Amino acid sequence: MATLKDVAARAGVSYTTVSHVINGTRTVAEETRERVERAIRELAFRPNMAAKALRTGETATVGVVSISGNDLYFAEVLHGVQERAWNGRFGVLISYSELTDCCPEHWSDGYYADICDRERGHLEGFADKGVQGVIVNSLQEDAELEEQLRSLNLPAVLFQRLVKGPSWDNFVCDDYLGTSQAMERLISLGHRRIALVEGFGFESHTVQFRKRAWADALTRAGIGVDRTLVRNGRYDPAVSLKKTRELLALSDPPTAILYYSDSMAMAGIRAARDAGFSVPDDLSIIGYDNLFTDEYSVPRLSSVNQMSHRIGLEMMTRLAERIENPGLEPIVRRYPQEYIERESTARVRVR
Amino acid sequence: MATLKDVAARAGVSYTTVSHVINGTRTVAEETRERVERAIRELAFRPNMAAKALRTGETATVGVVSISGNDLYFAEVLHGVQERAWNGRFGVLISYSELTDCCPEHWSDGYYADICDRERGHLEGFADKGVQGVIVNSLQEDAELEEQLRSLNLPAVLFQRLVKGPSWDNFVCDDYLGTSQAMERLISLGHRRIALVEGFGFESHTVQFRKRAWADALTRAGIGVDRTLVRNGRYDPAVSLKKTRELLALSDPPTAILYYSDSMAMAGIRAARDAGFSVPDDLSIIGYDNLFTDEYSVPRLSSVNQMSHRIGLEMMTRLAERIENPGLEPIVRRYPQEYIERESTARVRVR
DNA sequence: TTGTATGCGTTATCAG
DNA sequence: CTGATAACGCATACAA
Repeated sequence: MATLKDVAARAGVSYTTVSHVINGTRTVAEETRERVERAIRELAFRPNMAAKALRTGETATVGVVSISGNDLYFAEVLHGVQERAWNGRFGVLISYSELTDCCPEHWSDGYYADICDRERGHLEGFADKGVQGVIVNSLQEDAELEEQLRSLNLPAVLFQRLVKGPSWDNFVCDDYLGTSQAMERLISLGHRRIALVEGFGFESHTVQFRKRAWADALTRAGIGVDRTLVRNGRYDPAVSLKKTRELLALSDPPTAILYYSDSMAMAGIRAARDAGFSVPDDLSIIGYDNLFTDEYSVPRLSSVNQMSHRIGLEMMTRLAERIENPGLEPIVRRYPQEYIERESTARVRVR
Repeated sequence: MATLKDVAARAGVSYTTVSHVINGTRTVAEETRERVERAIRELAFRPNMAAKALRTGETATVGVVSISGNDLYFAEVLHGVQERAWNGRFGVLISYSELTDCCPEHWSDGYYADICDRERGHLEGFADKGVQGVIVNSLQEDAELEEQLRSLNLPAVLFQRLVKGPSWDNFVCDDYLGTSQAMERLISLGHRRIALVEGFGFESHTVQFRKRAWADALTRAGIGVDRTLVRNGRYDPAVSLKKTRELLALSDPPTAILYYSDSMAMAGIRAARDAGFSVPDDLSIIGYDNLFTDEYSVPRLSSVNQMSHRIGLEMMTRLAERIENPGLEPIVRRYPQEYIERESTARVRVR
């Protein structure tokens, strides 16, 4: 690998000059600049980022920690982050805190704790690698998360989390809005027994606001809130399948189910069919995320749109701003959600 | 940030000793080691990776370039890579060569070229960042790809690509096997008009061997090879929907269609239903990748399994070996594929 | 068993 | 307009 010195020797100048030519950091005579640029080309010189990082402290790298790579939802967010990062010449380091072999069927407290441990480890690993900022989809508890972020003292963007702190921002979807829309639609279709199949992450914006919107909508409509209609599907289709089966086996089964992800809803449709329920005639089903597959599934899946790709882009934009200017006031950015109706929802049928 | 010197000062030793304690690279008196370790803890010292990288040339980072983040298939591969990399303390930089906004409906030669340009740019960017190796799911032509890899001179693993070179290995799935199994099954079910909806990447192992297996199976069975039954779905469900519609509108439409991805097959099922075809009664459909969603779709989707997660793990294992020992002989590793039958395939119906 | 000194490839501060 | 030179934080050859 050629270095500044090699280039300088070839161009017959000091390597200071070469550095300045590269960075455009001071005026260089037209003639010398050309000599230097030619030497750079001839030697195929590429600056050594490690040396640069050591000197300036800028690694031009950020880290993204997310739960899993096996749901298209966060994949879309990540794709957005990567696109924007590349424009800013940032590299994106990734890590998933959930292992794929770990079968969530055998969930336990230990499993959950392991995810959090891994998340913490990844954040530390990122810091060690000298990332200039992180984007975090966390599963830790508020207090833990806040403490770790404080000790890391890195610019950060929290995704779907409302935790305040000096060096980070909060980007959340308006889950209350999206769920409210879906619920009101179901209620207007005459549904009164509406079940909820949740994901994990007890302190996440997602879980808190969707559940609240569910309960509020029922209350507003004068319908009692029946907690037995809430099940934890852990964002896992296999678990969702089981929970849906349980719900449908109730003596007074729900006529509609709202899921926290499209893949869980797909499993729900499956479970319903297997149990002899027709969707949407006997059971209305609504997913979450509005993945492109919703257009193709049978029946087409009603869902709630979250603008995942755009959020990814904008989280990275904001992170870059914060890296540029660490003193920025923390902000909370909310994105609207929108209920999208397709074919998996219908008027309740009199039984 | 505390440095070696700070630790040394606090422990009352030279910073050489501190370095040796950290790396376990020479024997240190029990008593001094303890003093040093305490100082490390008290100062919460973390080695500066940039400095380490500058000195040793080891950044402990690898890069993964893939086409898109919007198909679960490669997401599973990536998840495997990340898991294994983390065990080896490697960071994983990612990049997607396809933009999400670019709507493949409006495909053109320029679009394809743009992907390749971006891929090349990402590889260069990785090299600049000092990655110690790359895992590449390439869309470039063989010659171009080989040339770039040679000039980068980095340890690499090519995914789904058979291009030989001094510093890289080839990891491929046995597409010929998987497609052959699927085709033989269809033929044994009495199908004679079997269509193929392909993905892009003309020089990829995927496209070449699946098409060959398709043609060979037909020939072996004494069925003529009708090229009008081959369409390019570009791995995009929207395109697949259109192509399926076209196929079904033929005067002599296929009775079975094999898709290059599960998401394209899902769109195929949709198109079939919309055109009044029942799956599998009027039309058999087979996907590729064996995603977990196949268990839930309606009908359950027959597909070809590729062991994506395991391949991800093992590509990273191999890359680490090659980084450790760059002189390793290049290898070609093949993974078996297996046809998995579910509900989207049936005996051909006499029309 | 421990310490001193050098250099990795940059950027930045001087001085000319 | 240009060039010496120091320093970033670490690993390591060499000395003691």
